[in-house]
Amino acid sequence: MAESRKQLIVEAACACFLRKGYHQTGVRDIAAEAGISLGNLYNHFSGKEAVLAEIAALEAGDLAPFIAHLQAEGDPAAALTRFAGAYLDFAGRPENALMTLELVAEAVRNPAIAATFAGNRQGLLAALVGLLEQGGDSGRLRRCAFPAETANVILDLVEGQALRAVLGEVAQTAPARAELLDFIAHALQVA
Amino acid sequence: MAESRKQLIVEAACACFLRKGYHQTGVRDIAAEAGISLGNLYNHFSGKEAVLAEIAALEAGDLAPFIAHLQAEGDPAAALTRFAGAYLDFAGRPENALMTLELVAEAVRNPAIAATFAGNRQGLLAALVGLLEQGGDSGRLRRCAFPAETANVILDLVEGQALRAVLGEVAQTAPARAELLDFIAHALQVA
Amino acid sequence: MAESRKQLIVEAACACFLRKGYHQTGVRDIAAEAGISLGNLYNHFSGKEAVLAEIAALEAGDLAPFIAHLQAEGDPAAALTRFAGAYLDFAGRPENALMTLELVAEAVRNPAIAATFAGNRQGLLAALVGLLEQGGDSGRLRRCAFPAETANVILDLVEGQALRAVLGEVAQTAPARAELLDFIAHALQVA
Amino acid sequence: MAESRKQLIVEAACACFLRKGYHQTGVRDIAAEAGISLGNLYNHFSGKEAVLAEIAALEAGDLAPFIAHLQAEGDPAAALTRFAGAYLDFAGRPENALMTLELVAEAVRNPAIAATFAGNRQGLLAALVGLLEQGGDSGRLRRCAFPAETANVILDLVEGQALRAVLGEVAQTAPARAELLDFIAHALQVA
DNA sequence: AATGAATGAGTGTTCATTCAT
DNA sequence: TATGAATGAACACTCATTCAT
Repeated sequence: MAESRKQLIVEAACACFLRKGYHQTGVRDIAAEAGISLGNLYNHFSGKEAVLAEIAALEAGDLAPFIAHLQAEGDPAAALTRFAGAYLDFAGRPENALMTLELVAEAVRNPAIAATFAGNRQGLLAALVGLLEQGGDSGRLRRCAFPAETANVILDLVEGQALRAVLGEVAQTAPARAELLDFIAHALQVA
Repeated sequence: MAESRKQLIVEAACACFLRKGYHQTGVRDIAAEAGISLGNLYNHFSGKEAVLAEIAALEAGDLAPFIAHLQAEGDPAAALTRFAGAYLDFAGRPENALMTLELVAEAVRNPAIAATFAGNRQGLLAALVGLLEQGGDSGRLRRCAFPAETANVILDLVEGQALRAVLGEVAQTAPARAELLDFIAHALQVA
Repeated sequence: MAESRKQLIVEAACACFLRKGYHQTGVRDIAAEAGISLGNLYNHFSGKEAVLAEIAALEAGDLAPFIAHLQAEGDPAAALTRFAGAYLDFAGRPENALMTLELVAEAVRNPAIAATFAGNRQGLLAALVGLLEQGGDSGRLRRCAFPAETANVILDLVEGQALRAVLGEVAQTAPARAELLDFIAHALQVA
Repeated sequence: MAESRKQLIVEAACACFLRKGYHQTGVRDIAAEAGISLGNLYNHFSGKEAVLAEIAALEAGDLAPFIAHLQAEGDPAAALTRFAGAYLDFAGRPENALMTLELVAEAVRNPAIAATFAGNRQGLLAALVGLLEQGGDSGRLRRCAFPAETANVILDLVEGQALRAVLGEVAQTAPARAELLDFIAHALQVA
């Protein structure tokens, strides 16, 4: 019940933030979108910022499947390509790409958001590092000197293309997607 | 003279935007930082958004040296690595990384900013594509199916790490930098 | 039971009003201080104003002992000095001085509070007038032309110094107290 | 010019504070009363509190004549009575009595107001102490052990009656006034 | 080119109170 | 009696922009 109320507000806020941006969205916009009164919003959240923080926190749940994916058995190289493709699909959905951008921009000056955001990414990163190391150990992937940084680089690649796709800088998605996966594969393949 | 006034305002605005963010900065803040009166700012810019647009436009100038760099003669593989390193240095400076983030976030809902921003990147991209094709032709770099996308991917990589460095997600910069350049080198080296 | 609930709320309200002032105190503050729910407060009082009215009404009880004191037998001059001292002790307690100030300020625009407040004072005043007249009749005190006004003046004196003591405008209390009692004694002594 | 704008706002604020009380007055009320826009008020004052602070500061000017009065030559006893009467006339004007009450109530929790208020009173107090000491030296007034406290007591008396007159607790003003002056005279006359 | 007073819509937030449970 | 979600008007204050000087 109470949970559903918060969820309702969070979903309304997401819609608003995506449509107008965090700073351009008023608390009134969120309340109206949620169909509740302005004052009532404050019975569920301490303020506008708390709503954004909740959104950031909820991202962790969305990332969990990918982490599970990365930890599954199988050929590391194939797993890496599969992950990159799946994560690209996820991150490339406009609502995800734009909300991530909104959160990163806010994280710059909001330590709470930054911490939540970093925490979310950390889980994904750790799983990816695990895969890279396993791949290096088994000789199926090039051994990286700094797997942690390589993992970050892979996420950057995927998220970067995802964002560009949404911003309209990438015309045809299919070739771009193929090129990206190819790039990663070549970068990590054994010589 | 008039130009120097505009420049003064632009610099003040940059300082404000970096310190507080675009939306959190008031026109009053910019005028105060520039040491001019509020009303006078409107004699030089049509409004707050025009100041940001000018900042976006001025970025083109900063990118020109890198374009020249990319077009210079020499071994494409070495040129690519050199470019990546130099561009990482540039993009990794806090003022550049944060301003780029600010501009990207604004570009999402501001077509004028988006167009300027895309134009700036296009120059860099074209030069990078030229290098990739030249490398492919000469057999010094792996031939990519879609060089345009590969070029984008390289810029994403560099800019992504640059941003992470500023956000504090990258502890030691030197190994991260090495890993990044290595990643690019492996991704594009001939098999 | 019900009475104790009201009392609990009144005490919580007093604490809040003294700490933050009447207008700066929210009904939520009172409920929280009382440890009850917001809605439940309205089962016991019709609103915030009614709580203040109750506080004003309860002041009458605090004043009763002084009235009794004034009506006791004995030398009027000594009784007057004794009363002034005792009343100064009472009125000088921070909670009393500040609550009186809060009530007076509110009484200006709230007839109900004004009436209650005046009623409380009236009892004290009448007793004091009785003492002055008795003192005048017996020749132990100077006969005043308008004992009612003189009584008011005496109360003003005591309450004024009490308030000043709380506001920190009176450094040492003991000499101030002596001076005040002396002042009253001289003003009313037979020539 | 600018001064007249501030003055206009101060006068509007006075009218509002007297009519509705400080906390019940909104900044919009003040702006409307002054006939200016809401935002413009903030070009002249940093906020609502600053307006009240200015009002408190301006009180000093109103008190100056009384200080001059007290420092004039002549019989101390007569001067004292004359001062008390004149100050009673001043303090008894509704706008003065009510604004003083408003300021005292606010001073309890606002150190800035408290300091200004105390400063204003200090000037009056010092002059009054001077008169009492001069009266004591010349044998025209009873010598007080603590003239500073006696001076406070006299001001309390006058201000107390002034406030009561405004609150309607004093029916006929003339006898009350006479009684008050008589009270002071007796309290300080030589035995 | 320069000033800063002027505007009023807009901001996030708190308010006293009601009401279904 | 008790709860706390719900309401929307009210709050002090900031905003980008205009304009007379």
